[in-house]
Amino acid sequence: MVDRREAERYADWFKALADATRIRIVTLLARRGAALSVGEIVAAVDVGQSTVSHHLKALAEAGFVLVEHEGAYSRYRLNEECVEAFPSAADVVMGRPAPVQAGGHSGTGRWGRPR
Amino acid sequence: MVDRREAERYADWFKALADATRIRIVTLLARRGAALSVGEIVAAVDVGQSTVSHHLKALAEAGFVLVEHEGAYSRYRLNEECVEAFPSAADVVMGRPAPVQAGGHSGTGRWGRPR
DNA sequence: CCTTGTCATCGATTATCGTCGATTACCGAT
DNA sequence: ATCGGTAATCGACGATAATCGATGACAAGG
Repeated sequence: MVDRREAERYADWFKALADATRIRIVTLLARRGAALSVGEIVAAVDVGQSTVSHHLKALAEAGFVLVEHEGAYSRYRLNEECVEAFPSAADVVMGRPAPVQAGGHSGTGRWGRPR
Repeated sequence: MVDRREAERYADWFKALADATRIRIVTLLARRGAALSVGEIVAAVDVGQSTVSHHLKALAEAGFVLVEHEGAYSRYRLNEECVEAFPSAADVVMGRPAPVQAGGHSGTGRWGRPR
């Protein structure tokens, strides 16, 4: 079995996606393949601006999205590292060996530092 | 982007694993590769029996584990269908096409009916 | 400087969730 | 029928989280 600390790391990642609005935000960013402003995201999901900002902060802390500030705008985009790493985490939880990624820097990094 | 209903389905699956104790239970069942009684699981995690029972119910409703009642015992085991299906769900959320499983019955089934 | 637009933060509300202890239900054996 | 072991349910408590509205912070233009 996985120890307590590692289990909490996985739980934090799944917790960040344990909400329909967050799932929609992540898939939106994934399918656009580009950085989107908060306003564009608000227009795509059916919750208020402050709520979207709250979710984006949580997703950023979990490492799923990256921010860049351009003038008055904040552009969020999917962290490409987690596109491979997150399904691999799902593999590990399901008892499957995490597949070694081809050219990747495997090992310590996970995909950016949570928290 | 994924629609509201589909996002809630994914969120339900991730929600079931958004807890360290649940992660530990699932990885325990995965690595043992066999059905375990509630007592054995309680002995492996550091929470009470009623809490474990509560978690097992949630995991069963999400489709991650299966139950079989043998006399006074209840044996829980990992639902093998979700070993492939869950990481595929992670792929979809990350914008990657879900890999077609080799000999599998792909299509409608998901992996057992949630709820 | 003032206004407009963009986003983050704050406070409050409401709902959900993890955990526990106690109780209940069920099985098997004495 | 009673008893000991196993597991599910119940009720309560505290913590966490999603959402909203309002406010605050900051940039760009007039």
